Parts: sequence; C-alpha cells; structure tokens
Amino acid sequence: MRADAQRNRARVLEAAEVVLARDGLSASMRAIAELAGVGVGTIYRQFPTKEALYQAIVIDRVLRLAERAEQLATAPDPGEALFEFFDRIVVDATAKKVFVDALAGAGIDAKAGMPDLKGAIETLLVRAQQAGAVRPDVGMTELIALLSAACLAAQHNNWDDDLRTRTLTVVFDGLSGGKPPLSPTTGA
Amino acid sequence: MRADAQRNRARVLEAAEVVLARDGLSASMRAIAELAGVGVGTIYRQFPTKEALYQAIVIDRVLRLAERAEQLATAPDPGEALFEFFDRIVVDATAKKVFVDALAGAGIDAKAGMPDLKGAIETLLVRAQQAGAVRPDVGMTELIALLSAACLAAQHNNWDDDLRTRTLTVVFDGLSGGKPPLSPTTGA
DNA sequence: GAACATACGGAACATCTGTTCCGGTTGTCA
DNA sequence: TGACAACCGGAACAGATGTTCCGTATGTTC
Repeated sequence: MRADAQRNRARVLEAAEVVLARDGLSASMRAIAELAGVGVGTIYRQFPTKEALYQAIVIDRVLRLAERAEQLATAPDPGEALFEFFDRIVVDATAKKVFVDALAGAGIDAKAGMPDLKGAIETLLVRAQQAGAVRPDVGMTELIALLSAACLAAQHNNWDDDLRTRTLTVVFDGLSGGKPPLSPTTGA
Repeated sequence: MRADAQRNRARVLEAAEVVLARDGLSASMRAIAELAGVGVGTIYRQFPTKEALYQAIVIDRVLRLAERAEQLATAPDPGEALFEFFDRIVVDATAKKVFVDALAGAGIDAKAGMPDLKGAIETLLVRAQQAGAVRPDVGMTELIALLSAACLAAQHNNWDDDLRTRTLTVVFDGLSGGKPPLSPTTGA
C-alpha cells in the first residue's frame, strides 16, 4: 500500500468520525471528503460503499465498549459496574450520532463483524442481579430497551452531564427496584 | 370549495397519516400522493409545503393529547394519572413515526400553532408529587427526558404491549422513588 | 532519474427529493 | 346545456445524494 494512500485512509477515517458524529447516517460522502481534504473517489478506493465506511467506524467503537464491559465483568461492585457501563454508553451516544443510528438499526447492517456487545451486557446484568443490586424480574429485553431509549434521547435532545446524571438516576433507581431485593434467588 | 377538492383533501390527509406514521419525516410526497390516488400537484393545492402537511397531522395529534392531559388533571389518583398519560404518549409514539420525529424536534417547527402540551404535563407532575406518588426531586426536565426517551425507543425498536408495560414499569418505579417519599414538602 | 503501477481528484451519471407549471378535465351555476 | 372558473394529473425543474470513471499526478522501484 502506497504511503499517500495510507495517509489518506487515516484522514478519511478521522473526518468521517467527525462528520458522522455530527450528522449521523444522513451525512454525505462529499462532506466527509471535503473535511478530509480529498476527493470522493479517494474514499471509494478504501471503502467500497458508504455503509462500509460507517461500519468501520461503528464497529471500532462497539469494540471498545465491549472491551470495557469485559473489564467491568470482574469489578468488585456488580451493581455499580452495570450502571457505570450503562452511563458510559449513553455518554458515547450523546456525542456520536452514527453510533445511535447504528444501535437503533436505522440502516447499518450491524451483524457483520460486530462484536458480541449484547452478551457482555448480559453478563453484567446477571452479576448485578445475583448481587441483589438489580431486581430479578428485569430481563435483557427491558434493559436493552432502557439503554436504547436513553441513548436515543441523549442524542436527540443533546443531554448535558447534569441532565444525563439526573435522568439516569431515575432509571437506575427503577432498575434497583422500588421494593428492596427479597432474596438472592436468581430470577429467570 | 369544490366538492372534489374537499374529497381530495380528506384523501390526502388520510394517506399522509398512514405514510407518515410508517416512514416519518422522510416520507416522500410522491408516496403520499400515490396512496391517496391523486397527483402531487393536488397535495400542493391544499398544503403549500411538505412541512405544512406534516404540521396539520402532528398538531391534530398533539391537540388530542393535550385534551387528554386536561381530563387527567382532575383525576382522583394523581400518580396514576401521570403514569397513564405517560403511557398514552408512548403508545401513540409506537405507531406514529412522524409524531416521534416531531417531538424530537427533527425538522418540524413545532412552535406554530402547537398547543401547550408541556404545561399540561407539568400540571400532572406537580399534582403527582403533591400526592407523594412521585419523588419531589424530579423536575420537568428529567420527566420530559424520560418521556422523550421512551417515545424514541418505542418507535425505533417497535415495542409491543408487553415490552412497553415492563419497561415503563421500571421507569415508573424510578419516578416513584426507590426511597419512600419523606415528607409532603413540595420540592423545587 | 526513468518507468510503471498505483492512487488521486472531481466531473459525470443515475436516482432520489421537494416543488412548480400548465394543458386538459370537471364541478358549478345560470 | 353551455360557459367559466376551479381543479386535477403528472411531466418537468432544481437540487441533493451515492457511486463510477478516467485523465492526470505521485509514490515506488530499479
């Protein structure tokens, strides 16, 4: 691979990260090319299609999240671990529009090459429930629903740190259970 | 107004409701015209612009919601009233994509002619807090954030009745307060 | 430094969008 | 029924989009 090609690839990825964060899936290839200081043709030399470029960025991001989830899977406080991870994803979502679009399944085929983020989250959930920090009647479906909801809203309404904290506090309280944990029986 | 014009206007509104519910703001005028069985020109005779057509539909919907909020403002159980209204909006959001797009401020200028939905919600919130059904440290900002989040997710992920109920249960529990209400002091 | 493959830029193409326009149709009223 | 205004359909326009293509420039190799 030629040196200038390598340099341009990096530039494109950098520019795409910025533009896609701002405009989401509706960002145009021209806008990315302009910010990167290259022609559109140059982008297409590296990424066969718009979706491929998106995937390159989103997958990288999800990968980093999955890594973080793995670390937290052995954290001393399982409840705090789950909530911290939840918060982390929402923070990411606030700044990165593509990321939310991708999570929402608005257009990207997320299956190809996407790491198993869901599995990682499930580990955190189960551990938190076993520790009694999360009510046992909450399943992955609800958790994902809440997570998705928070990400979408954080992005759409541009949550600041304060609002995010206060809103997620309500959600986390709900997850902990209005009622105190009854017994350490693992719910289905 | 000529009879056929009147008939066509009704057809357009009906078709727009369907198409906009399905495709949201990105729906095309051609799609609406086709379903309505008219030409695009006919739509533009009644609605000067795409946004005007959207507004006609969204405003009507918000109006009905605001009415419902007013009714609930005098309901016997203020806590239940707030939660029922919350649920009602989310149900609406699930089926109506435009509605969510509009709430999310994705493109429609919601100010013009839009009834004061926010004020109506605030009434419900304050009453619920005074009754001790909602923790006093929750403000309109968080409530709207949660509502917006639920609507966005319900729509994006196509929540069914069961998932909606279970997810909102968590949210409502969080709103009620993990901790029991301390004193009937009205929080700022 | 010459020669060649590789990569670049951006014009061009096909397709989509909202919107305008006008020849032909149709409802209305005398 | 006749005459006229109101209305209709959909082709046409202007602008955007993703993608392709090719003459030109540039990195690499000997």
